[in-house]
Amino acid sequence: MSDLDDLLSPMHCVSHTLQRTARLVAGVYAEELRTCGLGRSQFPLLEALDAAGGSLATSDLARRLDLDRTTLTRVLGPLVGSGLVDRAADPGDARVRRISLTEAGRARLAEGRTAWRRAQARTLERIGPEAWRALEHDLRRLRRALA
Amino acid sequence: MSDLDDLLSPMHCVSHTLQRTARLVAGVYAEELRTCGLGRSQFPLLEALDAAGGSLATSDLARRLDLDRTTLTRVLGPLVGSGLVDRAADPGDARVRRISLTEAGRARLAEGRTAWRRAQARTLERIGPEAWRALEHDLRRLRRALA
DNA sequence: GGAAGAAACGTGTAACTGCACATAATCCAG
DNA sequence: CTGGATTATGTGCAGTTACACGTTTCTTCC
Repeated sequence: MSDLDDLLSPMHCVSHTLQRTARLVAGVYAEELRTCGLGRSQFPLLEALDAAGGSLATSDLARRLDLDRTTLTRVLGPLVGSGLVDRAADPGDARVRRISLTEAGRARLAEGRTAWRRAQARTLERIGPEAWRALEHDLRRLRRALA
Repeated sequence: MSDLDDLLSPMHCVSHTLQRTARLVAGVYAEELRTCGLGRSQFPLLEALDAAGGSLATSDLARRLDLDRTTLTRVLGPLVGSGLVDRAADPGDARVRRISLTEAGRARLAEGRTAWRRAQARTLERIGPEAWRALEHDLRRLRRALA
């Protein structure tokens, strides 16, 4: 398998390739989101909460974002502080904190979406919608393989 | 174009998809590299310097890594401090700092490579070499489109 | 019902990342 | 050759990320 040997050369590093690509893309979204006071880690969080419908335990939310639980705690802090997110005790389990969007959070998310849409449109324009559709599918498969 | 409208739904965010995938993969490499005292941002840096052959200006190195120039400066600090990298004045242009590997740097890079190879092998085993080969190609195209 | 184990969470610490800004050196037009 | 634009670099600050560790609560098994 000289086939595999080739991929074991540092030039083909999976981690670095993904990291640098993510870095490159992130700039566009951060730029747009900054105009409505949302960090690039905050928007996906609000979006995940909205998609979940109601409330989520911290760990569940972290899992849905492929984010370390403790990282999520840090990100959550400012959002709770500014009243966009509510962190309440769970009625049935005192260990669990139930995370949910507040009204203000939903409103901010709506603002964020228009900013986000600009970034996404700019990005898709450059990379091509077809290319992205294929890539997105493959990346999802990759995540599944690692989960 | 309901085709494009679909991709303008937050579920298909290019940035978040790449970010979370990168996060997921990074853990494996960080774990292996930690055993030889290299951070996951340090290894690609040493690798890029080695690939360049001689020395590089800070900005050139940053461009090659798709890394912000000022971020590179921070990463460089500890590496210079521990003698793995040399940051020398350019003979012909007093603005430029020429970055290069030291002997110790080359040695550490060699250690790093065996650790890296374990991570890469573990990752490829999970995601499949074929899948990665295709993905890598598409990600490169994506970066070119954004450059 | 009490102890062992598991689960959920937060914090200390440290690394990675980049924008706004400032500085110094070079280059170019006049 | 001189002054303004450009280029290369570094720092202050803030946001992102996660590992190691400790605490509280729940679950399970005897």
